[in-house]
Amino acid sequence: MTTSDAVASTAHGASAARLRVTVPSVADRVAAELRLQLAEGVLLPGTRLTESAIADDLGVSRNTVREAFAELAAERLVVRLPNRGVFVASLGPGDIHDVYTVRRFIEVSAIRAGGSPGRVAAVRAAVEEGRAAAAADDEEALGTANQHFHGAIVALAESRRLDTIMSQVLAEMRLFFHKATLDAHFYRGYLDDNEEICAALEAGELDRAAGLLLAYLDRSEEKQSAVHGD
Amino acid sequence: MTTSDAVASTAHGASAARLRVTVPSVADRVAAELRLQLAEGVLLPGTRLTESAIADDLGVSRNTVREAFAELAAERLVVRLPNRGVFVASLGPGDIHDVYTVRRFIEVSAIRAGGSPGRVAAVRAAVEEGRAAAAADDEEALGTANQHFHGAIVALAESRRLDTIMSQVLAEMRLFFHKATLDAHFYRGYLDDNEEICAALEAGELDRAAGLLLAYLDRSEEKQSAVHGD
DNA sequence: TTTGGCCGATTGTTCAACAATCCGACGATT
DNA sequence: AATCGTCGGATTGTTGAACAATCGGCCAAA
Repeated sequence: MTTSDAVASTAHGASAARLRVTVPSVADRVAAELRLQLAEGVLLPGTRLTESAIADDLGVSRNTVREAFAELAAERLVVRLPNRGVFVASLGPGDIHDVYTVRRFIEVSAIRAGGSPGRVAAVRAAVEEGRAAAAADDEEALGTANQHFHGAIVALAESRRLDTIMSQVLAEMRLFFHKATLDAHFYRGYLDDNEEICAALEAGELDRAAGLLLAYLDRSEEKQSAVHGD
Repeated sequence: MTTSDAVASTAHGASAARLRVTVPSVADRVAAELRLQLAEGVLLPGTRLTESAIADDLGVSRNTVREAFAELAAERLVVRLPNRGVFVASLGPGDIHDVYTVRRFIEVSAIRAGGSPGRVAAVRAAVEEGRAAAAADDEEALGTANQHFHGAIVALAESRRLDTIMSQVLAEMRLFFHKATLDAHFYRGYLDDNEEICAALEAGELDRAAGLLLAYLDRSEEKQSAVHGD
């Protein structure tokens, strides 16, 4: 048995189950539900999550909620204060910089290494997805398209572990992006950046693509730091 | 509250508690115990971990063991097969390559960015630690010194998240390193590599240091792949 | 050899209970 | 008025027991 065989059974293993069909456990579904509410901004940073309340709400046992909390805590989406409860994680200025550091390391390395034509095409697809969302004036879709874009860049590396790391980082960012996206057209400015980066990638100008991406990330971090008082 | 405040309360948050003093929960201690046995090779890959057995062994409740399992599963040290049990993770050839991909991305980026004199000194310290272990003919200490070396390289980036990612990757590697280290003097060959890399780092020849590190990782991966039937 | 069904064992989940801990309020003291 | 104990309610941490669901293996039948 290798972990490759088993990933199908875990909740956040991105790839679909190949052979074995497994129904996600109740705890996994609770975690998924909370993850969703976290991403959608229903639960804002700092909010306290009471075990019994959630257990009642979702009609499950307190112990099951507890297991779900363990999952979310491992993903840093939630923070456990012993004997005090779990809270929706809130990122301070240091955390913002830290998240961007991780992104710089992983995304830039990934794009510099290039990738198979299929993976490059996925990046292009994400760019077009963003265009379509912009044309439809769908701010929400624009945001997810942007995340798809950066996810596709990491996917160039074809590494399951890097993919999950990236998706966790993006999940963390969704936590505090809500404040930034209050002013509409937030992602608009990034559309052209993505296009240019993608074009360089397709042209095989990997160093240039990496440079553009790095500049993009630096700018993005600056903007985020500005929005969140630092 | 920021996550920086709260990390003190989690078990695998590396940095020590700064303000609040917290006693690790029972589940955390169980997880720590299992982590230890995993690292020491007491529990070998593929081994099945029965909930009730461990609960009895450690004198805790089954539910508590379950929570500990959730922690370890999040770290990929253990794999959950629904309705079948949890097993010590075993890495297949694909996983080995994947782990090294992560290391190449993170370690090489970290060393290329350099670091503060203090952090560089820590790298040097790890090299000396390895020397001392070699002089004492302590193979075990040599292994941990090597891990300290690579941990110190990542620490150059001063990123809490990268540090935990790296420590998790190293924990994963310990899982299957046991087979490789059966032939003694396994780490010996790496001593000079580490010295050379460290020297280049200290001299500010970051590109050269990065190149050396990359070559080292490629060689190491090849060796590991050879040992584990690929 | 393959199919089918039964059985024991283990997991998934719930429930109820209790100790430990924390938070806030209420008073008492200075 | 401000500080300091103390008390009480609420929530978490942990346990133990229970039960259904599922799995693996065994054995019999075709």
